[in-house]
Amino acid sequence: MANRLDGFAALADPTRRQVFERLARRPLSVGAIADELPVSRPAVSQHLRVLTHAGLVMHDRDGTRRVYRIDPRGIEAMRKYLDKFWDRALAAFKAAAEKEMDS
Amino acid sequence: MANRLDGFAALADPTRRQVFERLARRPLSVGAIADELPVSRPAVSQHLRVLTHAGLVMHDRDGTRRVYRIDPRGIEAMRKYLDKFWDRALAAFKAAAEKEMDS
DNA sequence: CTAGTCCGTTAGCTATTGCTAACCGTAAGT
DNA sequence: ACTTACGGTTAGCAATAGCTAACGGACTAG
Repeated sequence: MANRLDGFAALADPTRRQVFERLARRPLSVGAIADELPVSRPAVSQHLRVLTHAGLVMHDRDGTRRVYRIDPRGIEAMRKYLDKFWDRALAAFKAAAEKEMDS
Repeated sequence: MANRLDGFAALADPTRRQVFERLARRPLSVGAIADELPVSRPAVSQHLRVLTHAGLVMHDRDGTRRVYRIDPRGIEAMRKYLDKFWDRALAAFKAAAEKEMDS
């Protein structure tokens, strides 16, 4: 599944984020998602491919249908990435605040 | 600064992520970043514009130079977004696991 | 076996993106 | 005032992304 940071690119597109948020509520098939959004079924399929590649989504087979649901692993990878900089950012912010005191 | 979810688009580009990670280590000027990366100064400037628009980066003026540093607010917005789905994803995962027991 | 569903894949177009090159504005040093 | 250094802005180009339309494959029902 390539790089785990592909999640940012995956969630960058608004339509793809809509797909992701729909799946967060409940597992859905491709056609069901396409019905709720103003995009065609092939478009949804392609978005799901990107989300899957980023580790944000999984699917189970139900006959000829594919029921997609969220994969927690992708979210965790992105959370860890942001958390890594979260501490640094706060520390730097604190340092900048102290530097501001030298007036 | 438009939508706070622009952070995902901002961190989607690998080069822009490099800029962001450089700034996470220490505040830097535009030229300093361009020296460390295989891109020109205007390119860095444009990336910084996007990062600023996403609320991920700030800058202070030092004469004609601009010293950029990380803005924690943008990171926090993205963290909150992911956390919102993190709980749902785990709950769904747990439900799927229980459903798996019916065999 | 045939028809109907559901989904993935490809081809092709349009819009967007990231880049460099060239130019302009601004602040500090002499 | 002149020069130098540092950045932002614009124009233009090549690459990429997202979309629809058309086709093909796989499973189910009758």
